[in-house]
Amino acid sequence: MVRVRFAPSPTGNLHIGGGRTALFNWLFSQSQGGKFVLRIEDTDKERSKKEFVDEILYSLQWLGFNWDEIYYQSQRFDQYRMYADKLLKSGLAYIERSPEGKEAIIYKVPAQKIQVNDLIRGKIEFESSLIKDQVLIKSDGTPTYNFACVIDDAQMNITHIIRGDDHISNTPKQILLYQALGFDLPLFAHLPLIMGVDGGRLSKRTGATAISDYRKMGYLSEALLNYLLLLSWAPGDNREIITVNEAVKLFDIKNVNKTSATFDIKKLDWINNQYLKNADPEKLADQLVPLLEAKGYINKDNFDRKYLLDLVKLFQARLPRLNDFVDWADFFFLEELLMDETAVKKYLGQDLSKEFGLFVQRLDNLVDYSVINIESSFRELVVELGIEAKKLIHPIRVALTGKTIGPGLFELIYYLGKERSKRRLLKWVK
RNA sequence: GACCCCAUCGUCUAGCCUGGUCUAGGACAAGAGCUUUUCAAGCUCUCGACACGGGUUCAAAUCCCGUUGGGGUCACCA
Repeated sequence: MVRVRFAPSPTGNLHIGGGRTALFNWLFSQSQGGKFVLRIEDTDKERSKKEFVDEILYSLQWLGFNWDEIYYQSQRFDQYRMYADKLLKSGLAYIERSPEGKEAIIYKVPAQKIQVNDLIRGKIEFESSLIKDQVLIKSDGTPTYNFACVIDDAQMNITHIIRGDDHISNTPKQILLYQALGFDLPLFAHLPLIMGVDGGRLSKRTGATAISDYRKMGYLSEALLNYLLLLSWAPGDNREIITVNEAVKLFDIKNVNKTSATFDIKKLDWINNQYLKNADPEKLADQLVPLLEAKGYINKDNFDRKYLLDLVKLFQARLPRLNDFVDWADFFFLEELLMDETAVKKYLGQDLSKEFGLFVQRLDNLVDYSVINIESSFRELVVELGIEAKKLIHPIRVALTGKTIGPGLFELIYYLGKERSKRRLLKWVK
């Protein structure tokens, strides 16, 4: 039975790298019909925070990873102590007293060659004489990372340890402990790291790092997962859009790349748009409601949901991030438009009183106010005036929305409604 | 610095294991154009890479060695 674990430390939010590690662990466990164990590594009492635990759990759920078991290292201190004593008794560890009289338990590292057979990288060799003696239990009584990690992985019967590249150098230290304690060795797989655009580690300097930041920016979890998937693995048939569930069927850990990848938000935007255009408008509307309410655009207890759904459908194919809807569609909610000044200068600098006036008249005369009728009445007007359609379309768009870009004009006029459209156009009629 | 990992377009990658089908394929980005209406959507096209040097071989992006470059780790942090 395959058992993997994801072991975050609650000293911060779940970040992109952590989410990616969780993804590959989850993917592997699903593809093998195994179990996905979550272990909270909260041995550092100073830095570990309950709020981070909550945040991590929430983000994992948002990504869609459900764990089969969950453990907290802070509740297992007796285990670490017990095994440390065992090593002490067998003479493989010794006690070191600090000047203040506090005792730490140290593992005496034997000189030997250590070989790791990494599932992704192949053989990696280390010389343990280069590793200094390892602290097992710190003088404050808490276990060190490598020690707690080994005991937990062994006791929780973890079969495959899938983690970031940055742990490669911990691996020989841990293997030594497995041997000292007589535990069976798990299999290791080290994932390449995700880098920031500056080539270094992904940091806040080079962009958002927390999974929750991406959620708040309006990325769909499916899109983020799809992107993360592509960062070190490929389905192999030039496919870019693939859900995690489809990936489960094709996934083989041997095909994971060895090279570190740069996080490119432009591609994430593109993938997000791909998902957005096929997303259920109902779900998008649900996510939009709190954002629109925060802007004061709607009252969540009293708004026209059917209308919002229409607007979502109008925009969803062109949004890179769901949250862009709030700004891009603001003119549907604002009475006082936010005008793009350069657009006003460019398209409304001339007097269009006659043209706008005539169009308002035509809109007014429409008995059936439909997209088709709006368009044909506009086309007729343009022919009558003997001008190019676009000479009038752009100014009208700016007058109605304050912007030069957006959905098709006639749909805009339809969804804006006759009265609002007339009012906005009349503002420019002298 | 020591140890370890890595090396295909600007970015993500396919190909590498099992050398020839690779004048290296796709996607994002960028640039150009099309779309009797914008673009941030759609369509078309263009630009653009096997880090370098040695080997092995009839043949190397693919195998081996070295160099260079990048990254990671060297805590009583995880």
